[in-house]
Amino acid sequence: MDERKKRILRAIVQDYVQSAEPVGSRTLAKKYQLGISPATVRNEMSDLEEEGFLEQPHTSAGRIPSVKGYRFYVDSLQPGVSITKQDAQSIGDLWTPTTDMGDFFLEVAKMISQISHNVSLFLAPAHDTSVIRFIHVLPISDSQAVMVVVTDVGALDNEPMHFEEPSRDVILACAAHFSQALTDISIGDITIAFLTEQIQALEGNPQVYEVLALTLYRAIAKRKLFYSVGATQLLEQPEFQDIKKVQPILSMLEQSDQLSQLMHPIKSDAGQIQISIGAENANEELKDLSLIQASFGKDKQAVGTLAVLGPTRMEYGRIIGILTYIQQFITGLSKQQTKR
Amino acid sequence: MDERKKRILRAIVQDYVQSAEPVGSRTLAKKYQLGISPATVRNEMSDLEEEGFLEQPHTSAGRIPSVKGYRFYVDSLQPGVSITKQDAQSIGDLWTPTTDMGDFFLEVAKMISQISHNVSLFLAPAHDTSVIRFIHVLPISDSQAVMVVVTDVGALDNEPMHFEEPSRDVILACAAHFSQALTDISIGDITIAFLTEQIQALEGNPQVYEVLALTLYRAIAKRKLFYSVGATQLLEQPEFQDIKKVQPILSMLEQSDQLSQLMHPIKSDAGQIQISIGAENANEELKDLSLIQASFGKDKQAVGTLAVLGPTRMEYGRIIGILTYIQQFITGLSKQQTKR
DNA sequence: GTTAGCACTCAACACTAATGAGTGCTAATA
DNA sequence: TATTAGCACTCATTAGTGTTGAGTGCTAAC
Repeated sequence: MDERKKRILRAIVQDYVQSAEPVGSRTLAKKYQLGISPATVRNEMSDLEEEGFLEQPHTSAGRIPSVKGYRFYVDSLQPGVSITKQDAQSIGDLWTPTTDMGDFFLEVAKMISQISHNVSLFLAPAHDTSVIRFIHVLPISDSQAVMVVVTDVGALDNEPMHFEEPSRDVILACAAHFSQALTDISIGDITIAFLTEQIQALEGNPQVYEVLALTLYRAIAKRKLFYSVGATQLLEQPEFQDIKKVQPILSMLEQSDQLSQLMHPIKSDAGQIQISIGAENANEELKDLSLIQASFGKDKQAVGTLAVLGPTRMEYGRIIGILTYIQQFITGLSKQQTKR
Repeated sequence: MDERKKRILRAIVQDYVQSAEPVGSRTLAKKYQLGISPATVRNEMSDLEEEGFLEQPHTSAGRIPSVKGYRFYVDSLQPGVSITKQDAQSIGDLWTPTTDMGDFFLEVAKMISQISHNVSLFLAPAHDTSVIRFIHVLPISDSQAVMVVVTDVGALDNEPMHFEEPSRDVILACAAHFSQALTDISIGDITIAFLTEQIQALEGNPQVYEVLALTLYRAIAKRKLFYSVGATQLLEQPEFQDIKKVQPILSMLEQSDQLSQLMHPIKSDAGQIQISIGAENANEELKDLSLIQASFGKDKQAVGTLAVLGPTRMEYGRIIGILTYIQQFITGLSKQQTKR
């Protein structure tokens, strides 16, 4: 593809991203000072359409970028990724030394969503590979207790449990055995079948073990891995003025399981940013949306994956810039901490 | 108001709730076999409008109930509140003896939202009155630990913390003092100022106490009190086909703080069901919506408040029926358990 | 007090230009 | 040979214009 075609395609993508209206030859030639007449632009556009970079909503309309067009833009035409001072500032402001990482990401997600009118998604690192360090049972009353599961990367949420008969001593003794049996087991390996097998081998009150096993299972199932922020921002986008178009997307966002699977496959090569545009997403519902995702690590440990979901007509450069900046920011934090 | 007017008003509300179209005199006379001619119905409707029970979208349209009309219907015209077998069944199916109360409410909320195309809201009881039983610190590594706060009604979520220097023994000793100092303090009384004061009086490493205090404060601030389910269901409602109308509502649902305040004022007189219709809600955003809320208790202890939010044109009877049924259901559970 | 009859209102719908942004093609031009 | 001016053509969008039909209010008769 020659230089002129590239310039035209770049201009079309940028104009369309900004205006959401199909771009015509006259506007293009004038606004972007291409130094050629609209007629020439038309010829070039016709070529670009033939090659699949552009699409025409109907005969007498301007052109809009196709998925292939966006892809080419993102891969080859993008001006150097940078971040505006304002955006950087907004992010910096969200961080104070006492901020919890999770909260920080929530705030960042909110911010991105707001400034870009897209949805932000966050996926905590899959704990499946994390390993049980120990399991602690804290009695609250004669019949109640709380289970705390500590793994190598932190702790799962508390899970309450309820015992019928046995004394506190019996329960604590069983809990100790239980904990020992499961130490160093990775979370991903824990199934009902596995637990059943394990507790059969243990000495003590089987009923207590059953409660313990069920509680552990509940605790694992429960940990919250995923959230999405700013779904309503999509309603600001001109392409989603029609309820029929937004509805399935919003419904999907409510059922987080589907979406979190989309993000799951990322192998956290921190520094990498993955972009899937429109139909490139396997999921049919996402055919008009693009997903940009980045994974973050601190002290060589995954902190999570942040993604931005919006219409294919998206400010790729800006979002990529912001995500890259956050990656550097977190790496920076990590270094700072080790230095101290 | 005479009997005939009541019958007419009741018919109008029921028809409008079902069809979402203004109700005309002819339809009314025919469909509800009032035994009088459309002309007479018109006269009565005219009276009802004058008295403020009905409204007319425009001159040549049928009538729709006003807020006052709905209010009168709910208070005086409602046929005996009952629940269909199907609805009761659906609820019963969600409960198994091992179900966690919180999960149960989440499932119930989902169900109600789905069958009624409204939003369900859930507010966990304010823990402000609950009292700290003890605080346990579990060391994970030399620099990390997890705090578990146990109250009289259960436990707050774990909160991780990070220490710089002191040894495990020092930390545990401090934690023990800290726990003792705060035992029997109610959650609502804990402020930064209060904590600062408390830890100053304690012997040991002040830095450790500071971390402990901050962590406790985080844990308290974090507990999730409120969620809403099924926001997208509103998009099914004919009155919300226009993006402009839904958008502010959906945004509001995303910012849960505002809404949870609306629900807060309920003093859990279990058995009572509160209904606020349209403009009766103080909040301007809710002028086209009605809120039906019910509080639940088990073993004389509040379990939470469930609410249904939807257009004023709402199946009041059905929702009230369902909520009443759930109240009975939970009371039933509670009795069953004490018997055992 | 009730009802039939009739004139009137008004949203919704279908139909018909008129407009204008945009294209593709052709022939002239540098 | 690449570029461009010119022109016919397309088609979504908008405004304007009946037409329809559901519904009302009023009056006079029952």
